[in-house]
Amino acid sequence: MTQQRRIGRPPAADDRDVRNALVDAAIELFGKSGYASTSIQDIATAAGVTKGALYHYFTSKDELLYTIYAPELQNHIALLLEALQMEAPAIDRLRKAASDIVEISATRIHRTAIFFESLSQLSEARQREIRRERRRYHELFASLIKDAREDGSIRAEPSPDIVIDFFFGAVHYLRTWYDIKGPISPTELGEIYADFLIRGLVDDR
Amino acid sequence: MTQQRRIGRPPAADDRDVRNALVDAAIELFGKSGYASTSIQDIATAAGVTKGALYHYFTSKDELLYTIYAPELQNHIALLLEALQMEAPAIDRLRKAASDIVEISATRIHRTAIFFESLSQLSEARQREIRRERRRYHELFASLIKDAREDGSIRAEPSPDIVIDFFFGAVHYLRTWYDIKGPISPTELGEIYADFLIRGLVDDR
Amino acid sequence: MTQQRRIGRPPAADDRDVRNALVDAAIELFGKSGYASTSIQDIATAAGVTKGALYHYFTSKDELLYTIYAPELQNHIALLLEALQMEAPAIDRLRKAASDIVEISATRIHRTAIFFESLSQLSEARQREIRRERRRYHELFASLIKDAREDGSIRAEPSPDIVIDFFFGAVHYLRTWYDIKGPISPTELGEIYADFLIRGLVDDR
Amino acid sequence: MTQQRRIGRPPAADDRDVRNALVDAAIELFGKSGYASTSIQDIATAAGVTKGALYHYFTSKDELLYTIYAPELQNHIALLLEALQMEAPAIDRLRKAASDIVEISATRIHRTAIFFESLSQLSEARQREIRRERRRYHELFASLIKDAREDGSIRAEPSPDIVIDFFFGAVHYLRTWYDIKGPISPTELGEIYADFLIRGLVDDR
DNA sequence: CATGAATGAGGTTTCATTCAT
DNA sequence: AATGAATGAAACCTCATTCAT
Repeated sequence: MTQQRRIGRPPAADDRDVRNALVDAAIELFGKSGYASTSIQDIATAAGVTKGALYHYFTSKDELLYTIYAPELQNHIALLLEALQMEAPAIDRLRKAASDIVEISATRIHRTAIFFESLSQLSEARQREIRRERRRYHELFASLIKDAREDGSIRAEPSPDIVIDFFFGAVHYLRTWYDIKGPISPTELGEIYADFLIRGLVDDR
Repeated sequence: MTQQRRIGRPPAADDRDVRNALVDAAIELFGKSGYASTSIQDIATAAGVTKGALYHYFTSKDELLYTIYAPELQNHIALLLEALQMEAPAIDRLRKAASDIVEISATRIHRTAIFFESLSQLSEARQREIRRERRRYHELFASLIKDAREDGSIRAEPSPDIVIDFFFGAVHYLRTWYDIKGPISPTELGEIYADFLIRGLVDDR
Repeated sequence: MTQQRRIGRPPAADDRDVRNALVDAAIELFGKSGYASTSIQDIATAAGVTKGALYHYFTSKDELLYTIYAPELQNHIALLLEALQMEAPAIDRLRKAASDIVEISATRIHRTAIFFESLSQLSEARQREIRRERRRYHELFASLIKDAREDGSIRAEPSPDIVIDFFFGAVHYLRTWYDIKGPISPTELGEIYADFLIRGLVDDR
Repeated sequence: MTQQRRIGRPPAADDRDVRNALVDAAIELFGKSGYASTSIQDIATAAGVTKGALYHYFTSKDELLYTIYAPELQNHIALLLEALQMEAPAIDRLRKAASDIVEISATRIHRTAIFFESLSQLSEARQREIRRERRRYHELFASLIKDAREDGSIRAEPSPDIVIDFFFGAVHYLRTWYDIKGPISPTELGEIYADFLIRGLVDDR
């Protein structure tokens, strides 16, 4: 009943930052296989520690996801605000915002996958919080489109919502095919995608 | 009031359509929650039968997924072949192919979600088979783009692969926002998206 | 990823009622070691099945506890109501109620232990329900004491609440020492305890 | 504003009383929630230190329990010996012993809970030791009853063992309802309980 | 003296699957 | 054709304990 246990912290182990190793492993695995299909054990193993160590740093699988998720959204918002505040014609600001989000999404491909796929896995409370921020992002982006529309540089159709859903679908999809080691750099891809977006929006003749 | 007793096979009701009920339930649940997050029990309950019944019709969860998955891909290919064989300028065939895939994806939104998300859940053998077919679809679509390019109706850049990945990202993403009961019909959406694609491809000036 | 499993229901097994076996095992183990110290595995093993079987019958450990707990309280209340409705002087009804609860508690010693010890382990909702019923029991018992007091057969002190807590402490404690195979039968013990109670209550001289 | 840096030992504050803080926290938590349901982490947190600190003072959870448990039993025995050695009629010594144990149990309610509930959680060796001491307590108490019986001041039935189990059940149960901030002081309660005991024992006529 | 990292065992629960009926 | 019982693996998580610092 009161049995002696001879376990505990092992004599040493290498020093590297275990927390970071866990986050990195989680990003890769959640990104590649999805949240639901990745087990805590998978992550711990990939990070070279035991499950117990993971729970030393994160109180739940959900919290680990949130730790990855939340700053990503903040990055996107910060990047968008930068573009918004540029001194340039509306259409150029829009182009910048579009190429930036593609560039960062291609660069951080696993995080991008997690970002688009795993929202529903968060706790209700955290989902609400994230949705609020996502809506804010969406509205900021929509305002860019409206600005460009008002100065006549792009056409009036379709609605900003559809444009955004169209474009962000393409961004989201990067995770399925884009390879950073391939011939196209994230920056180039950003330009190609932004170009595609703008061409789709400008009035022909 | 002598009550009829029915032993053995339960009351009947829908009778033979248990299989269909199971497939419908699976489509909805896989589509909404994802394959990994949907349990066999969820599906059986939604279809109003027991797990045992499900295993009477399908040998595994994987097979149920495949049953949903495979014909969808065949539909897509058939639709694409139709567009390819149209008697019309390349650019019109391309436009048709694009609007068709959007229309069908918006109409069958849960299947679309499954189609894009659940490939990796199939058995290795089935994945290989599906990937082969998907590649075929991709190449057929690419050939449409090349045709339009050759007759000079669209510009030479970017590569067909990128165009396809861009566009199909947008299609895939429909599952996250499109509501068939909303103001835009699948057909209208098909036109909007196809228009966007073509505008992105035609040479400016 | 989609790995074949070769497990499931075993070829036969003996027919006896597994659900009852599980409940019996749980009663014994919860009663002897307490709810917190008894694992689901312990119960399943004692019942000769696997954990999975247990979860086929009960959705949680909490529900298993409740399944044991709730009817016990109902038994106690029914027994008490019987005594209350007897045609006899108040003091005799009180004596009967007291000896009955001792008798049943001694007979069902593990359930008694669970009854007194495990309330706090139930879910909040179930605790509220049980507490309401327990309070009802307490008040019915108190009314017996008041009746006897009003006809002058017992003294006015101490308050019924204290008397009840005093006496039920003794009942509760049976689980720590009473052995049904020992020299004292539950019925005899009921008489001894009831006698003790009544003597403590009657006016001296 | 050169800020003092304190490396190593934290700021001090209570300083040496960490051990006491741990014991106090453990008493409260074991008493309220039970040994099995209280974690080492709970105790450390309640005491405002880390688990490591706890293990600095106690080699195991079991030892912490024993540290609380053992002196309590010694207190009880000491108190009982005092009553035994009083110069007074046997029945008065019995009454004193009874009211004393009630008073101390009501005063130290969490310890009382631990005392009666957690014996089985100790290691085998310690259980043996405690059981020996408990038996000694029991026999001393029984001798008091026998003394009173021999001088004819109480009746011959029931056996001292049953009387003790009856009475100590009531004492044990205090933990479930007694509130030291309520209207009854421990001393008053001691008198009420002792009175109840003696009344139950004296010969009627 | 005390912390914080880490462990391995074991806890509750879920789940795809099997099979007698 | 369909049920319901049962399985074993694996999921998430808790926890007492150890040890370098």
